[in-house]
Amino acid sequence: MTTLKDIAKAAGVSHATVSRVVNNGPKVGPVMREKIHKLIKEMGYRPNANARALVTQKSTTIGVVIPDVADPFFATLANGIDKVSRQHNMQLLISTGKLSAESEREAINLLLERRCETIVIHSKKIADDELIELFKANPHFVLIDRYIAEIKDKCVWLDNKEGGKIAARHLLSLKHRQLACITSSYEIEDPKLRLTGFVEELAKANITLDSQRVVSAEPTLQGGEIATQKLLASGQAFSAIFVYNDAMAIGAISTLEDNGYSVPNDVSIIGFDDVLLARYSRPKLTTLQYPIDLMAQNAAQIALHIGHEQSISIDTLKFIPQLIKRESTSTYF
Amino acid sequence: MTTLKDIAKAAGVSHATVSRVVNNGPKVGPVMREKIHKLIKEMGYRPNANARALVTQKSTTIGVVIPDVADPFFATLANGIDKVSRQHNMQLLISTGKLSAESEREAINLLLERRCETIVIHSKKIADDELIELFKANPHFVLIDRYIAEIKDKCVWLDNKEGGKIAARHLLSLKHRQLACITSSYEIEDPKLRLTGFVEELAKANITLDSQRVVSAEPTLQGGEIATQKLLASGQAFSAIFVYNDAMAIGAISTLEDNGYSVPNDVSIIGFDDVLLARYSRPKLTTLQYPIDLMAQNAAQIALHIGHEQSISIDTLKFIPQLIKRESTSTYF
DNA sequence: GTGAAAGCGCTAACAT
DNA sequence: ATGTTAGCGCTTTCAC
Repeated sequence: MTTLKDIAKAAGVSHATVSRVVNNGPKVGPVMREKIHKLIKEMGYRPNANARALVTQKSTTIGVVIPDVADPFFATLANGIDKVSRQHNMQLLISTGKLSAESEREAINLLLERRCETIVIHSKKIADDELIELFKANPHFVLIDRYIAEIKDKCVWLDNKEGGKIAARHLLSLKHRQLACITSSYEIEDPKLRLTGFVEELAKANITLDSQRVVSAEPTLQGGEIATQKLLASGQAFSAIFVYNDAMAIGAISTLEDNGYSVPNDVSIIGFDDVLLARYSRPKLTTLQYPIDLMAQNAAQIALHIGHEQSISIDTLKFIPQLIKRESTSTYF
Repeated sequence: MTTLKDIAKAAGVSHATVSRVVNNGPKVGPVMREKIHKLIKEMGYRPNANARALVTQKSTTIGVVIPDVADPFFATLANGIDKVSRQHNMQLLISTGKLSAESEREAINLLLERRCETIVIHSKKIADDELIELFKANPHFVLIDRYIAEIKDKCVWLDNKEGGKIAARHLLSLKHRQLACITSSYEIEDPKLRLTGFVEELAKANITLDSQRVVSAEPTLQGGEIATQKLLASGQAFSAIFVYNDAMAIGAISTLEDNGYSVPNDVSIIGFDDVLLARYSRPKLTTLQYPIDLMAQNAAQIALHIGHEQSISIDTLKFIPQLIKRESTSTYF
């Protein structure tokens, strides 16, 4: 690869001069500047980002830790970060940490070795304490989809509990009284919080959700099918189901219809996330919108600005899911 | 950040020795090795990947150029590359090149500046000639989803034309004779190739597809709806539609049913790609499988191995879409 | 088994 | 307006 020195030699100047024109620095004569530009083009010179990062002590890379690139939810998250990154001439370095503390740690470490000081982390498995320590040491870290009080000014999060409440209120307003819940079997906080919110709100209406009516499975389409089969097999009666996410909800609809139940005529279904799928499904899915794209953009902005002028108001860090009423829920008769 | 020198000072040795233990090099006494390991842990040392890349002249990064991270198709592509990358201890650097020659070029350049010699490129807009030149200069580049004869050993591609033929054969075998086609308005080769294959195969059965029966729109759900409306408005009769992709196909089904046509009873629909959506649409979508995950893994493998031992057989680089028969097509009566 | 020294490609302070 | 120099953090010969 062509280097600064090569260009310098060809131009008959020192490499410092070439560096100046590459960086649009001052103190270079217009003639020389022109000549060097020409040479750079001819010889196909590209600055070495590694060398640059080494000497300037800053990288033009923003790191992202997510469990999986293929999952539409995380893909959207990454895309949100990408959008604001390119505005700041930063590039995305994705490090996948498959839902285990060990691999999340590993993913962060790899990013740290790359010296990308700016990192947006989606971590569900690393313990609070460890994360707190990590964030104290790295001022440009931002945590997304998780709230830890001690570092709350670095957390961009969704109020899952409130989401559960909103779902409950919606179903109650449609006169449903026999409710069921399909939740995720993953050992993370989100399903618990959503369920808690749901149950609390039902309690206000004097409805208790007995444990027989709560089934769990993997948070996937297949998981939704399996969970629904379990629910059906249990013989419980229900007119509406609050489902952990859209993928499971669509699996649930599929199984329900295969068993002769019509959605929403016989059973109302409400999902969570509002992924693309929700709009494409038939019936179109009523769900709670998880504004992950917006949240990711927000997180990136905070990560890039922290330490700079702006002070961020905590209010902008907490997001509330919004009810998207479509076709999968209807009034109970 | 702690550096090699810091560790060296603390251990009372030269930084060369520390470097040796970090890299598991030979010629270090077991006592010293142990002591240094301890120090590394205590002081939280992480090697600087930039410095390393600079001196070794190789990066541990694999670059990916795709138009968009959020699109499920490209997310799956990226994920395929990620899978094999981590097996080789390489990390994903994603550079998004939004379907314009200029931004594709820019994306590649950014990767080049990072000195990631290994790059998998999805480019639809840069001209053949330019790509050929680029690939000659960079032996570790791999082109995905596009075939250029001059660099055919670097192309991992899908036979789109054959896909069109398979679709035609399927529809013909179901006795359909009045065919229509919904294609993409994007100025790339894929839609043309699919259409060409489709038309050629019909011609063998002495069926011509007049231009009135071919409508185009954006390759999205909404595009599918719009295209279908156009088709309906044209007053043409048809019993089956070959649709550019699954998203459009689902839009088409939606519009068809809204207009009182049942799928597949009145109209058969065949899509392309076999995205997750296809399995969960109602009716479940008959489609042509685009094995992008496999193709991406393949591409990554080739990119990482080229110049090494294995010589790749060209046969493994061409993929044929596979017919996935589901519920959206049926025999014409 | 360990150290000294050179150098990867670049930026930036200091000369001239 | 341009050159000289030092050094970022590391690997890697070559000496000892």
